[in-house]
Amino acid sequence: MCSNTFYFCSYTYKFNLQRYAILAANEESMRSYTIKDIAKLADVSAGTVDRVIHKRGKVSDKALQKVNAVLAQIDYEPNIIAKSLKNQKVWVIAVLIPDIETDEYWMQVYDGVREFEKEYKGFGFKVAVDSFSSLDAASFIKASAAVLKLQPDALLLAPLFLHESITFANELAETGTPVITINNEIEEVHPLTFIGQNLIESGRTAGSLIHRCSRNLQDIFVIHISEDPVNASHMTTKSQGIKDYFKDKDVLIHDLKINAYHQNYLDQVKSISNVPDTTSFFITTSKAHQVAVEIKEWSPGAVIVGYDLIPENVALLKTGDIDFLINQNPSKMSFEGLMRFTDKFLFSKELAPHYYLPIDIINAENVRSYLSS
Amino acid sequence: MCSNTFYFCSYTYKFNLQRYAILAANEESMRSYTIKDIAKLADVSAGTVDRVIHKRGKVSDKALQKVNAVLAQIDYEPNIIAKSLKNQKVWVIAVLIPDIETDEYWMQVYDGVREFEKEYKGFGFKVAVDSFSSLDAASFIKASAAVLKLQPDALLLAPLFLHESITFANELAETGTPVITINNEIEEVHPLTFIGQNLIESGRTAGSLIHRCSRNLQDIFVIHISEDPVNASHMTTKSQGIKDYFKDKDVLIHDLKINAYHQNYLDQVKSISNVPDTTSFFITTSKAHQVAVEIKEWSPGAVIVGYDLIPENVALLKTGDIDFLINQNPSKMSFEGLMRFTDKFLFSKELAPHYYLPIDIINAENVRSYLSS
DNA sequence: TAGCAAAATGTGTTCGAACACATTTTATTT
DNA sequence: AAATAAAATGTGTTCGAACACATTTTGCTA
Repeated sequence: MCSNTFYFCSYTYKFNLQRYAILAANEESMRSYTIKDIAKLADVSAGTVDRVIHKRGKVSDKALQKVNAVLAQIDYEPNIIAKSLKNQKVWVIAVLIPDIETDEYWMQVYDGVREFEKEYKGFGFKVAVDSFSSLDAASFIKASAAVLKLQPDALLLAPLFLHESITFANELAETGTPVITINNEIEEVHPLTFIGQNLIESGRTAGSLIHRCSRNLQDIFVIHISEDPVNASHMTTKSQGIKDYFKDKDVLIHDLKINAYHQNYLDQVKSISNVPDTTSFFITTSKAHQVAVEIKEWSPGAVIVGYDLIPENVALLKTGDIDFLINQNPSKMSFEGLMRFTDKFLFSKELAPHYYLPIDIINAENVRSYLSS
Repeated sequence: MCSNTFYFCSYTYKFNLQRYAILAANEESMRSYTIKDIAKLADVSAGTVDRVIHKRGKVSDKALQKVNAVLAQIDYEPNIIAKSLKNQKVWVIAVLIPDIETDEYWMQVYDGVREFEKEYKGFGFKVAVDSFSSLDAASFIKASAAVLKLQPDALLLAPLFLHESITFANELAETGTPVITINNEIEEVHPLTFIGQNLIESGRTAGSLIHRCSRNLQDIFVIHISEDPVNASHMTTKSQGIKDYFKDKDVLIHDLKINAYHQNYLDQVKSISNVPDTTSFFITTSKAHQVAVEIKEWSPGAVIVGYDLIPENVALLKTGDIDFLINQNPSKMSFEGLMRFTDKFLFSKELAPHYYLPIDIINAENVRSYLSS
């Protein structure tokens, strides 16, 4: 029936006489080995095979060898479907991220959480989301206490507040709760793994875009528009990246911290309004839309690079007020973070120390291709 | 146990007294409704509920109404896990793509196929891959005959050869075999859906990069390096895209078709070697590495934009000989294509006419972030 | 109203893994 | 060799959906 010009990918299909003997009758011969198959091949009962596989003892040397001999020959992988159906184990995963109601960026992170839950609910994953204000460390402490009270099986954490996150991580370590961090890579939290961009590379990428697209580039302003400049580790790392990129080049780089919620934040921007047209701008947060139009009025030749595909930024990308946006893949960040828990709990896989996400370069021409998917 | 500061995402958790009555005893109350739950609520047997859900008739009006009343109130979604375990239906999906042994780009496509099979094997999806030479329409015809003989449940097709693909599509339509196309969007094939880049947008993106990064741009050469320029629909569409981008701008665009397997293909490139430094280059295939170094020798200020993250191109991106690559996401293309079959077969979802993939802009700084994932 | 077919409804089995529990085999002691 | 404990092995049930098959109920006719 099957033309032999076809590659059947599945590696369990290495030809094997014993397997053939058992499954030959079935033309479709698609099934994997089951515990019963192995039991028949080893001439023992399913229970014995099960005990060997799970190392639960109570097996004689003779039976152990018979089963191991079979296992060595075939490529047994337990059927996750059946496993999940039987187990009915519920893994409660807490997710702690900022401001899902007000901040568009974190809403996109939340989208990834929802997508995950929809897809993996059937496998026993329950997600409990709590949020805190990125303006207010106290709200983070309160929320983290709630997480400790919930006693989840695991936690996906956006460690925005440096010190508070480290304290929290220590408390979680005591209860043995595994943590995966997203967005901010903080070593002292010692997560199972980190999911997010390599922010040095991200800053370097911004630098390369400014470098290639600016005419007569002399100065770059790195603008940190944020609520809380104290805990802004991810902004300073981006700044480090762009400085790294330009370190052998004849360009001056200036850092400027602006509090986005001050009434007069535009005044702070205006203080640099007398800059010449040989200056470009790198805004390290998703707030580029708050200053891009003004900057382009003062220096039309400036290149402006910002972060994140939030609607306000996308609109200014299309009008040409923002030249490039770097997409941090917020929904992928949370989704992949949660996926690592399935790797751990469902497949007992080892996790890499970090999974760096792609640094997507977005301009007016390719932005649509990122919004639809 | 659960702090009410948490959002439980799952929409089946809307509070519901009847559900509560059944599941209250279970503190974890995570389970979804089962057919037995519904049977109990509607005061009928599981078999009757099953007949109502699957519209298999043999149900009295009274019972139908009782069950429907319950179904209207709760949010029943069958457990895919149990469904998959029971069904044991095997879906054989044929995959027909070019040259998986020799062409790096198509090998990456094949990676996506392998990843899919690994992940969805448990759900009954079996993948049979056949390949053809992109140089040789006859090999495509031969391979397509093999697919027809295999009689798969579905086909993932890269329709490189225009006419042959249309003929093939008609034959498949007769046997009722659903087709999803990737890479080349050919309307006449009438696939269930198409997965790949919107090539007009892709060409426009290349244009925008050249436009922003070139000094004193006057001419652009669009170079089609390929084996078979006759069936090169995807190249001409990219060319159309870049022309579209520059249509109101004062730039001349020249098309140049080169046969990559001719001994003297470099001579063809040399015929344009007297171009001034005000010229940039857009290579519409993955063969940018075959000409980039030469071009940069002749005109160091040229901007070169190519396609695909194959090792040869990546190396030249790092040396600066290629300025930008556009990543077509080959592995995602095949994976997502096959995923649409799971949507169809497992979840009976409706498919959109096309799923356009992101147009990734890659340069020397962000390329690493794409290679590791 | 008995008789009987047709319609409606309920029950039991299957898928593969996991584990409790029952049964058999082996080893040890009297 | 019989008694008994201990170890080894096998069997049966569960998870939820699906469907074959068994059983019950209904409607109709003689």
